[in-house]
Amino acid sequence: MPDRPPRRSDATRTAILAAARERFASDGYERATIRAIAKDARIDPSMVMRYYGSKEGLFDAVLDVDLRIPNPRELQRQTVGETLVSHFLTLWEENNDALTAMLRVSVTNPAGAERLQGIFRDQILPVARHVCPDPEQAPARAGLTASQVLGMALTRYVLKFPPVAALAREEIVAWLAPTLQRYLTAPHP
Amino acid sequence: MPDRPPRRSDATRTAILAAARERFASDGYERATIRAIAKDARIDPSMVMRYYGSKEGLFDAVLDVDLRIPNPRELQRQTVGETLVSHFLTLWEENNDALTAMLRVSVTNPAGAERLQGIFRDQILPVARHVCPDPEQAPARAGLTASQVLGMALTRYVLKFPPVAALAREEIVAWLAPTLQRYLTAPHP
DNA sequence: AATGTAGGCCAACATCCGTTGACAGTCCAG
DNA sequence: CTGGACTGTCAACGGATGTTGGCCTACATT
Repeated sequence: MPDRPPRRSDATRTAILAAARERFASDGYERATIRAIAKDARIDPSMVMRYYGSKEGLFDAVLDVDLRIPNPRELQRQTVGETLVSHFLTLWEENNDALTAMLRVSVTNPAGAERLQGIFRDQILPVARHVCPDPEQAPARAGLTASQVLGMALTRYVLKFPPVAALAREEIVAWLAPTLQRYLTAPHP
Repeated sequence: MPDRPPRRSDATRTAILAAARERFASDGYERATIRAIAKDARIDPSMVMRYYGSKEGLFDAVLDVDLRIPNPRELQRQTVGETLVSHFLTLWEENNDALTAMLRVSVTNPAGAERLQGIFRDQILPVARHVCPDPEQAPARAGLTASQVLGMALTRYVLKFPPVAALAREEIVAWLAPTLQRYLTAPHP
């Protein structure tokens, strides 16, 4: 896309987006009202409509994060588990609000669910195809991997179970890496 | 509680409850409107209020499921992983709508999240305390276990990722049992 | 048969939501 | 200096939602 000239309203745009990220992340799609977001951003609700078209357009803008999918070719088959856990933890810490919002909304909104499914189809499935023994098992193995990764995200960042939220990053890597390694590369039990 | 005499309205009550379970499970708390639930049950919205007091009261009634927590004393330390996976799969299959509703709502509604947290505190934590090597590590180990169990429930029953939803029950047990076994009993990595 | 009570429906209320359009100030190009 | 585009506010609309109270009917008890 072409570089757009800087506009006088850019500050307002980003203020809206920041407020929307927080509201969607903490309240979910339905409870995050445009009026509340506008109040947080200290502007009128109608501005949200002008700049993002609709509530759904605003939500789309919130979800527009760069996932920096790791290139499967660069993965070592021996360390794929650790690499994946580490990648996703970093990703989540850097885009906490946006990803929490996506997970929170996906659980209620079918469109969000499809989006999340697309992400994992594009992220984990290629990795599974590249490292797992039998290509036919790749979808199942990718699914198991997703279940553990999303389960960690759910309990740590959304539900905030105290013992899980309190875990140090290295501890999570140490515990989950062998799990993902087994799901992706161990022989079918 | 004392046995209440059967009432002429019992059929209506259960019809409302059944419709509510389905709606809450498939739409979440906000989108499951009392009007829609009443329409499914073929009665007037005001009846819901009469019998369950409010939308929240109705939701509470939906969540009132018997979890049949396994007695930690009867668990074999060697097979606790398999026992747990099997228990939760059965539980979820028998109360699919109610548990899906709880998970779906917990992600948006703080009260639901607390309820879910309470369940895992009462279900998994005692088990962890009983089987894990160092009692101090019990909360963290229980949390990791919860992350995998809830992650499976999320991807299989809520998001319905095709490869995960297609897995056979025995396959899930075979894949997850070693994971839980390690989270609960293996030495700290 | 008379009467009280519980079951059920209907219409309405108050509130909140996303969204729209008219209007006023501000900046910049000509 | 002037016109037009941009930024922002205000008030309102149409619709949906949870909830309430009044009213009619049917049953059970006396």
